[in-house]
Amino acid sequence: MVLTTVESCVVEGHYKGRDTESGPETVIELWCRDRQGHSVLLLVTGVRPWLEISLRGRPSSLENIDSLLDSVRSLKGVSKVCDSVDKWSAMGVKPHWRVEVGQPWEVPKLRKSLETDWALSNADIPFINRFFIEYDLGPHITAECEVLWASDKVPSDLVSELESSGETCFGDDGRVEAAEKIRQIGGSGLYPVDLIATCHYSAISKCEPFSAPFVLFSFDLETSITEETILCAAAVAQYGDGSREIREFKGDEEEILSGLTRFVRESDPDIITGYNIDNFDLPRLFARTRTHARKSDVADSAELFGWGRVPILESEKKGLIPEKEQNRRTWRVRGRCVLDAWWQARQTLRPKRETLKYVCQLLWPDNIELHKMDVDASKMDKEWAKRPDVVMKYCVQDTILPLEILGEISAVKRKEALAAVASTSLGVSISGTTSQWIDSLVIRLADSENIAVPRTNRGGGGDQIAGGYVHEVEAGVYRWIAVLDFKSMYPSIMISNNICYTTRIDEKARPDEVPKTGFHESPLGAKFLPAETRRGLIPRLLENLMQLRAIHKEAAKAAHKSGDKATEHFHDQMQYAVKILMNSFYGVFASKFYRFTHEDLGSSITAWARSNIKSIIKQLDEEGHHVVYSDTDSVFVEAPVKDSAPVKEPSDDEDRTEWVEASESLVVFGHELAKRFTKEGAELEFETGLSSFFSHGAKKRYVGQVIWPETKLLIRGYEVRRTDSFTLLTDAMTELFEMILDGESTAAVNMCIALIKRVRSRDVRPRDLVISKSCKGKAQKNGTIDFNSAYVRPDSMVQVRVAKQRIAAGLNFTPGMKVGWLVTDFSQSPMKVVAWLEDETGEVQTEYDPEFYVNRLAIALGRITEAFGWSADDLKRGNRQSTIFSF
DNA sequence: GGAAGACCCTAT
DNA sequence: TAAGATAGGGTCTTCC
Repeated sequence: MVLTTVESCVVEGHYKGRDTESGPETVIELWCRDRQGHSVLLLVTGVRPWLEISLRGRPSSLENIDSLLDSVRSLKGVSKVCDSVDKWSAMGVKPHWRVEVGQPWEVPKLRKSLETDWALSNADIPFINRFFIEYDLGPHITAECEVLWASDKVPSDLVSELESSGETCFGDDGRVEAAEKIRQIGGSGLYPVDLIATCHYSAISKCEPFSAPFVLFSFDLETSITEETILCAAAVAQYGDGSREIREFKGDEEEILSGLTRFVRESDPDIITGYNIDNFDLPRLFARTRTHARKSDVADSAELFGWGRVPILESEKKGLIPEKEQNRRTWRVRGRCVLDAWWQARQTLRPKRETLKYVCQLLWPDNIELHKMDVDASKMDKEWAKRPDVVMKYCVQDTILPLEILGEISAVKRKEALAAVASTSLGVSISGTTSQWIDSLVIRLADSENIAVPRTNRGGGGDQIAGGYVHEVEAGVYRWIAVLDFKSMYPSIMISNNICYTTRIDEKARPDEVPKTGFHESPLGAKFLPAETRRGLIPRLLENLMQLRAIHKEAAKAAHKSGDKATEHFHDQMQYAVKILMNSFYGVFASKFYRFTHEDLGSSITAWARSNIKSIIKQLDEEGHHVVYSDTDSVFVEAPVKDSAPVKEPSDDEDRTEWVEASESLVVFGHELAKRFTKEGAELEFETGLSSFFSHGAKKRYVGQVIWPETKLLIRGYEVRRTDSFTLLTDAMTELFEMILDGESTAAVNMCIALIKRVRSRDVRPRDLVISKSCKGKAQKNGTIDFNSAYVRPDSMVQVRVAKQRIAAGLNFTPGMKVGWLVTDFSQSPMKVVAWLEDETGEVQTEYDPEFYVNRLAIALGRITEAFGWSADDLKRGNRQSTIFSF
């Protein structure tokens, strides 16, 4: 037996159950990437599935309990009932019995038969998640394990140790024997990894987070328009050291499929990527595999699409072939993660359009090579027949770009940091939900304090809770505004008022827990225990996270000082992940379904928030400081600055005295307010200083000239921010704002009028008029898209009509993607539009209806110029309507 | 011409 | 079923 220590990051976990002479056993498979870059499969033994039962209702007599427990013991799937432990529940403290279950998949059925007589807790946590929680593991682990098989890629010292030990579990010669040994432990055979090892759960522990050298695999298919077939494919593997290996696949379809599959198994990636692979390439590979493979033959499907990180064996059919779980967005490849570059780019960059080309131009505007259009995607069959080399080149480029995108936005590192902070596998941070991340932390703490973990709330229903307060804003320009902001407002409220599922005072359910004094009472009357009586789980977690964030921020700062870029980046990712996680707490606890939720939690948090901000506004108003605007946790306050202060920042050769004085007094005022209104548990920060602020009088829409702590234009809500606006409008509006804030309103109006004139005479680029919106739909089995399930009247929706045009033109459409168009006839209702395909086909498009764009521009810009007396109609006309009395 | 409703996207 | 929340502005179609 050869032992080794493995320090690695867990990519994904799964389990295998089987019956042995001594009863049911479940072994956990952890697919990991170790520090040195080897892929490791760790078989963890000794973990048992279980759930918990207690008597229903408030604590009651335990008469007859033995016979009741006996009947539990006799239920199918129950392997053991443990001694009771007293745990806190929503009904008070009472004994809870842990019921061990034969196999994880038997839990749902058992739940059903138990729930009529018992209260269930800890009963719906996926087995692998439970494992991470119970043994306090995170993505980065150290394991003392026994080597079961090692490929020739493992380090030479381990190899020589294996050889000298007389073990034959090494390289090709050891395969048969190793496979047998692996099966004895409960694994499935020779997994396609560098190292296979095993250990008892007690030999694994969390280790310091590090940046794992993951292997990425990006691929792209070029498919026929007329048929369902794949014409060619390309893939690139990116190894931990950054090196890349590119392969091209052509020939008949089966060759392409098996070639790709061989490359996956050889390069052994942790992460599968590509552009829109979740919606397009993976489903297509799945469908084509079905066409070619004999259904009964696992070897057939495995050869074509056996991307799962498991041995090619009859018994592994489910794990070998990727599958899309029903109602889930993403595909699952056993032992690997699917990270779609499209989805990541969309979330991070919020591009106006979502084609790969558009996103690349956004990221690398100077790379001319990327702007070229080589292949008309709508005529792929012809292109492939005529110029296969060009198509292949295009295909290869489309496999490299997703890797570049992921790198540019640090997608993988961010996911790894989130996993580290939430203590989940990489897979859960990539494909999991926010409630899973929160679960990972909350359940861990609940376990350690003997708090029974309730089940997910089903049913939902009930009224919506009230949210944040938004102050009315009056149209106009305001000068010298201090913007103050509560720091992490909702988390702070949760901490300072000890808000938690476990601290809510419920006079009916737990009368013994009602203190006479000292509790926190929300403006709505909900009560929470003081921290001295019981510190809530949520407040404690949030406090820990705040501290953790401070630590990483500090470390990033130190690394920056010493010039250590990599370390700085690492800590920056970590602090950002903490921020993301903290911000998800409120949403999860205000949701209707979450397990540790009660309506009073969410509504009390927002009630406290409204009360805090309103009292500040009131006080400022009473002091004569005008609050111009406020949204949830912010106040925009007019600073007492001399009226003579200049409107626009003077240039260097002008007299800057008054400007500097005004700016300084603004900053002093901001800091003073922050200090004065900050109290224990509610820190008000002076966030920005504005020399001018403008709104046309609508909430959540404003613009400000920031002068402190840096100079920049701040725009919120307006079309400029929206991805469903068109470039010509967003550019014009930005310019308009700059002019207005500089006090040049007359010139601003003239600019608008001139632009509208140009549009009317068609003197603008059609490209700048493209509007795009996302379009829903449901992909059906036969490959068509059903729009009826997504929309009440699909054909009334512009985006649906455009999506249909795309499909008819032979271009790809997947539900959820943005589609672009030009309006060609605005005189009809519904309006006539034509899909914008130029980026994909290279065919120049010029047709549009100027009247539509004139109107949209006039309305949007007019809303703003209205504040200066110019309506939309005035802008269109080019002069102000004079009344009959004016001369 | 204007109200109602569906829908998209954003602010926090 | 699977699931962070609410507040809010604005566009377009339909219907009277």
